Amino acid sequence: MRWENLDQEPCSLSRTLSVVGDRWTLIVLRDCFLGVRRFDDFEARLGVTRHVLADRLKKLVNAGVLEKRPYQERPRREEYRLTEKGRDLYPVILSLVHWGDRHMADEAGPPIRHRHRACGAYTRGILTCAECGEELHPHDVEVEESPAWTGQLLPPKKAIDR
Amino acid sequence: MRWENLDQEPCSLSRTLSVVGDRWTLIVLRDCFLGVRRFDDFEARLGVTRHVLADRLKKLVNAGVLEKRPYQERPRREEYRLTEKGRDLYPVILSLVHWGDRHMADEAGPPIRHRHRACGAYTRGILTCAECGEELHPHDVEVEESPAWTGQLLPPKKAIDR
DNA sequence: ACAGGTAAGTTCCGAAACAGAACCTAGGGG
DNA sequence: CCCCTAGGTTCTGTTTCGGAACTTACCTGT
Repeated sequence: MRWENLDQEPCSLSRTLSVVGDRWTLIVLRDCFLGVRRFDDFEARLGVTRHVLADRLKKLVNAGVLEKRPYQERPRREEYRLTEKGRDLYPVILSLVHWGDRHMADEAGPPIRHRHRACGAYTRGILTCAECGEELHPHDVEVEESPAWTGQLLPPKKAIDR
Repeated sequence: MRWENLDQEPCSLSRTLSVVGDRWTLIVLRDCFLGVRRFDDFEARLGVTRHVLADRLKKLVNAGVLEKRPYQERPRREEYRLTEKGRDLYPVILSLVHWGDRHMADEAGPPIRHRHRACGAYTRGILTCAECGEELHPHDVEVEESPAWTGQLLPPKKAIDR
């Protein structure tokens, strides 16, 4: 399979990665959540080449994750802002950050702390069940085909049974 | 900057992506959480070339996310299993899946449902504050440099202020 | 009028990564 | 002896990436 067909797969994870699974894309989005909006600011902070940055921004705009908005005319300049679809990626970003905090930090510890305004505490995000509020762990969650897709998905059962 | 130096960056997200930010790596991990353990099963389900699959599995083992375990001798065969470090990526996977369910599904809806054994409901994971239990949104979270890193991080302030 | 600066890209080239297919290794089964 | 299985490695051509220079369309100062 080629990477460019990933958005056709019957798998929400593959489809998500067809948008944000490229090299640099999630790092661009990290900076969006930090308030960066302009081309040259992205470039200065990211260390990515202008070529790749232009490509990633264009793809994110086409995917509806960012939108381009003029902030001045003559000369026309535009900035990039998260759409609601983009802001919905926040749990993804925060989960990735938290894993890095826990498993990839060096002696100095994680570089960034997150304070939750509502309760005032330094916090981390945890994944909880939208129905009962308990924390979700892999073995508490049973995966099943949704009825509309029955029989069209590749079952991993052979692998699980043995 | 080159992609290979990403694990040195003072940013937990970059460091996480140095492990799982490659093309295909998160899709390999999706299958790990579905119970797939063997080389040929990954290949059949993923549609990735054997070359790339071998490379990703090796990198994940080196990163401590998967471990290789013999399941028979003569001929020796080994399977890949998630370590605890790997299982800690569950929130990342589930957040990506949920975003795809919401924003990338077609008319048939999302292909997979998740049932939470503890409460019996079909559920989704939401990101909540580990301290107060409220759902976390981008604007409720204030980012600050941790004391050990003060002054060593690139501030996005110029971008935020204007 | 002209030099230099700014913001947001685009173009060009060599290096690295990827896709597809064939090949290899160490055994087992008929 | 031939074919099969599991888990890879090698080979070849196409894409994508990294680094640097160039472009466009204005603005500012002299």
